[in-house]
Amino acid sequence: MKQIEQLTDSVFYIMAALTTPRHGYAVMNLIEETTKGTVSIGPASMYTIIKKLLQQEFIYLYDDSDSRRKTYLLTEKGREVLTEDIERRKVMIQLAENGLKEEQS
Amino acid sequence: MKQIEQLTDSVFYIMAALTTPRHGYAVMNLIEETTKGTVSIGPASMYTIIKKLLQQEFIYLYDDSDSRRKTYLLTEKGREVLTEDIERRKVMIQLAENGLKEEQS
DNA sequence: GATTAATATATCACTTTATGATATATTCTT
DNA sequence: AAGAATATATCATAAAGTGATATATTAATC
Repeated sequence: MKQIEQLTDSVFYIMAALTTPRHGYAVMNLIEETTKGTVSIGPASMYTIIKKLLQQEFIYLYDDSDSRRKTYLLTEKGREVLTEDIERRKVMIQLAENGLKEEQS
Repeated sequence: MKQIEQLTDSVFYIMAALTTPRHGYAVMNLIEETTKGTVSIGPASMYTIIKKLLQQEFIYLYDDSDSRRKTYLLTEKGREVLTEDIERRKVMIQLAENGLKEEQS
């Protein structure tokens, strides 16, 4: 799959969490909670993805005054990309639901 | 990301297309069309994923009487997995939209 | 105030997933 | 029968994701 900014599920979850300033560990916990444990992103994935999102400027270092926590937040660009990806995902769901409901004789 | 049957975007698109009997090439074209070219899955991804979906029994070989086309269709199990993944995806979108709309002061 | 548990970030080595390029065969068109 | 379109397939590589582990800081408990 290619073209345009296509977010993977993991990246999408993390960006959705970073609509509010949060540090990595909190994001991990939040995802675990909000999905009732069905989705869990471990530290390796978490910090790998954060690093990449910083490079892409989809998030920025919001606060690192605390010696151990680094909080991040979506940039405006990040918000736009996330918004676009929501639309793409709505279309995907629509396609799948239409397919499923057409009873095959 | 782990646990339960989590479909990747590419797999989701392909399974959504196979709610109707179709052959690989047709699936590729359908995805390209329905997403207006924003998403395209090439042959390497297509046939790699089809092979895996067969192994997992999410799809089955529906018809291969035509010497060049092999049509596939979701199994009941495949329909269930797709249905569950739709729900997961709806929740993801909800999370992201809630996050975005809470205006941060 | 030392020890343990919890919080938090980070990386390494490996696996899984995705894909560009390419090959091959069949059918359709002219 | 030559060329274009259709269709499937694989190889070698790249990209993405992750289990295990390491390390440091702070909080809790004794």
